[in-house]
Amino acid sequence: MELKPVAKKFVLHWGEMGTTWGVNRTVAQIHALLFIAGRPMNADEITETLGVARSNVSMSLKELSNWNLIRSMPLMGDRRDHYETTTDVWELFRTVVRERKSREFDPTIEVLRDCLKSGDIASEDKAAQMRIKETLALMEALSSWASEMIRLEPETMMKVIKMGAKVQQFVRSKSDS
Amino acid sequence: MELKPVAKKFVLHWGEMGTTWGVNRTVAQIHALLFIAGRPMNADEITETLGVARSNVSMSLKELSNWNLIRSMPLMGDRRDHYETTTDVWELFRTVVRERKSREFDPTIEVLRDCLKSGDIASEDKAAQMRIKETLALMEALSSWASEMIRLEPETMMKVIKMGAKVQQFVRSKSDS
DNA sequence: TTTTTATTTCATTATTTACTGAAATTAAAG
DNA sequence: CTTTAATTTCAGTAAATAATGAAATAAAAA
Repeated sequence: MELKPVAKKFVLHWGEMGTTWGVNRTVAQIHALLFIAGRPMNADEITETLGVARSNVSMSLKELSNWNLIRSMPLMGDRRDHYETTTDVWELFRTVVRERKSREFDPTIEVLRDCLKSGDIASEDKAAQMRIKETLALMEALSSWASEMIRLEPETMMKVIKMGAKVQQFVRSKSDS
Repeated sequence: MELKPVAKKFVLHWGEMGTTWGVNRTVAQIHALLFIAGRPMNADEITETLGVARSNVSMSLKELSNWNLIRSMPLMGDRRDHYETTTDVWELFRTVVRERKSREFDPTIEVLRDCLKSGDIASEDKAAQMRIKETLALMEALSSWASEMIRLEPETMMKVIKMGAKVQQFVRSKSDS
């Protein structure tokens, strides 16, 4: 499939950003392609469109599965695997938050808990102990908060986001009562 | 400086996580070291403690400056540069959010705006155009929201986070009125 | 100023990560 | 079963990134 100019720009940019988002270029490009195409595509079609090796596509599709960003779709009269990603940006957002939380937060939360449980913690100076505790507390709070937020309906989540810092009124009214 | 067991574990772990957080091991280790030490350190001391090349420390300190994660501190009676990072996890959090937003969101927002302004956008199919619009809208919303949130006082922000999905009550009460 | 100390730069090397292509595997069709 | 198509694996290569060490620069002390 030959991409139209904007789609091409989108795919190439998504690919470049992939690196800062924690996946490699091909992985991000495939995701972008499936997202912009909005229909299931087979591996050969992806290969041809992106101009990368077939094996690279195979590995990248597996990586996208690990991220829960694609699912395989059987297509009537075609024995090849077809892959699609959600076209719902909210679902995409949720998935990315969930996955990044598990990669970027959970391992650290575990290590910090270990640190604090360890018999060696007492020999660290008080201020350092405190900082580890505070780091853990913040990460745990953010972690549960993210888990709760991604359970909200997109409609509701959008309202929360649009409201922005105005939530503080709610916070204040709650703590006053 | 010889690190105590927990501090060592903390520094090594932070270093490993650095990769998934978008900085390299040394950069993350130096940050962890300054955070756990809780006092200004000079480059030689950092070099010695971490066992890496002096030049690596120099480059990494510059990178940490680019992230606004350290500042240089003159110390009475010592002509060497001393560096410190905040020991306030909330300030750390804010900085990371601000910086990652500018690296991970802003460039994409710009490209998506370009895509939609481009004369070529009309030749894409309607559904694809829509998805680009929705992606941009979501990213813009998240971006402004993050900017607003990191302006809140730590106290307030913690309350908002602790409240979690309960904000939806506020959202509902607002849209009902 | 010259000397000493501190710091940075950058070419080189090492390490890690990404990608390719060929071979192996799996599985459907004949 | 045999053949053909689809997919995966993985050793080897390429590319990108990180780290080193020597040389250059900067800046304070003598």
